Amino acid sequence: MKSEQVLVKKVNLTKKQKELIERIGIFMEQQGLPPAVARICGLLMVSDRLELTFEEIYSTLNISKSAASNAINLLLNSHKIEYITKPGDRKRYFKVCIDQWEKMLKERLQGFSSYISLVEEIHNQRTKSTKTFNASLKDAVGFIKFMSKEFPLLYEKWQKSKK
Amino acid sequence: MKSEQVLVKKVNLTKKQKELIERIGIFMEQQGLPPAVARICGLLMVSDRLELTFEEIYSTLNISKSAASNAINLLLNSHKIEYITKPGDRKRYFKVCIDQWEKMLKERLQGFSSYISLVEEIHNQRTKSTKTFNASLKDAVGFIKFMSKEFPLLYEKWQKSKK
DNA sequence: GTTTTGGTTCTTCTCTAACAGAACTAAAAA
DNA sequence: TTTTTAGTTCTGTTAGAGAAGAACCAAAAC
Repeated sequence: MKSEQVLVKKVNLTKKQKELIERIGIFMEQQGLPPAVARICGLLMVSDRLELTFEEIYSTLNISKSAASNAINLLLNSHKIEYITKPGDRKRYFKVCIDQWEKMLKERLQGFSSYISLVEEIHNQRTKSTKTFNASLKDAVGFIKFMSKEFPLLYEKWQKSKK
Repeated sequence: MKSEQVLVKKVNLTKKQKELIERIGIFMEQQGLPPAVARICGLLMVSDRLELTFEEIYSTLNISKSAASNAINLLLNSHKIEYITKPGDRKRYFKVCIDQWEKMLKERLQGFSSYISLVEEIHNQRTKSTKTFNASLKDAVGFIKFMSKEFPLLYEKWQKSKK
């Protein structure tokens, strides 16, 4: 009476790694990503092997295939992960895009300038009688404009400082 | 047969103002605030009078008293709005904190540096064998550190440029 | 052809954020 | 004292996000 052998290819993780995955997960959830998505990113960031298969991902994280599939596609679409293939192997090997963090950071800085037109419009539409308030709004616009002009320069400066 | 007179003190708003409130609302929702909260902020930003009462707020926006109450308290706690009172008047007059936008923007820039310790920890915990990836992580840490050093300087620079 | 693999898609379920409405309250007005 | 005002708190309700599980599918292996 052989018991059914269910072999799941989980990735071996230390306690520390598991803990770190959770912390990355929480962090990324705060950036607006769903839990499963966040933890997949975490796993791909901390695991010793950088390229993991679909099965390794969902079985290691104990999430369903469907959850994994949707999450992975979301991450692929937003270019946070990518995959490679190997000759004579049907599987895809998923890994985080190497510049993911840098991209996230840059995005965050730029998303910033989306404020401009809105605040500007509020300023233009306002009654002229609220001088102080309007001045403060105008100031905000100035600040954003200043920043979005300086960021690229700062980025360049950093690039140079690396060399 | 007099019909019950329900007088609601709505704030008069132009079509343009209403439209702008919605746009501000959507924008702030994307920053993670609930719809009602976002639209209250919007209203207080665009209305000709900067200081509105509780009743004016909930009746103008067609939201319930409870929704308004909770939203207003949330905004008060996060110092996005404040209120003034007038002698011989029990009402509170709510208004956006004049530096709200600047604060939001600064917060956003700073929230940024919370990345450091996490990415650093990921880097430290990683196996040493994945050289390229680890180098890229280290690079990210460098970028964040660089940025959080430069921001205050940039802010100062802006302050000066205003004078 | 049949089976297995590597996923995808569909349906269902659950949980909670967000709000409404009504009951409540404390202070002020009458 | 009673009533009104300016909110607050409590109790549902509802819609949607997120995930599970099963059915499904296409390509490859057998």
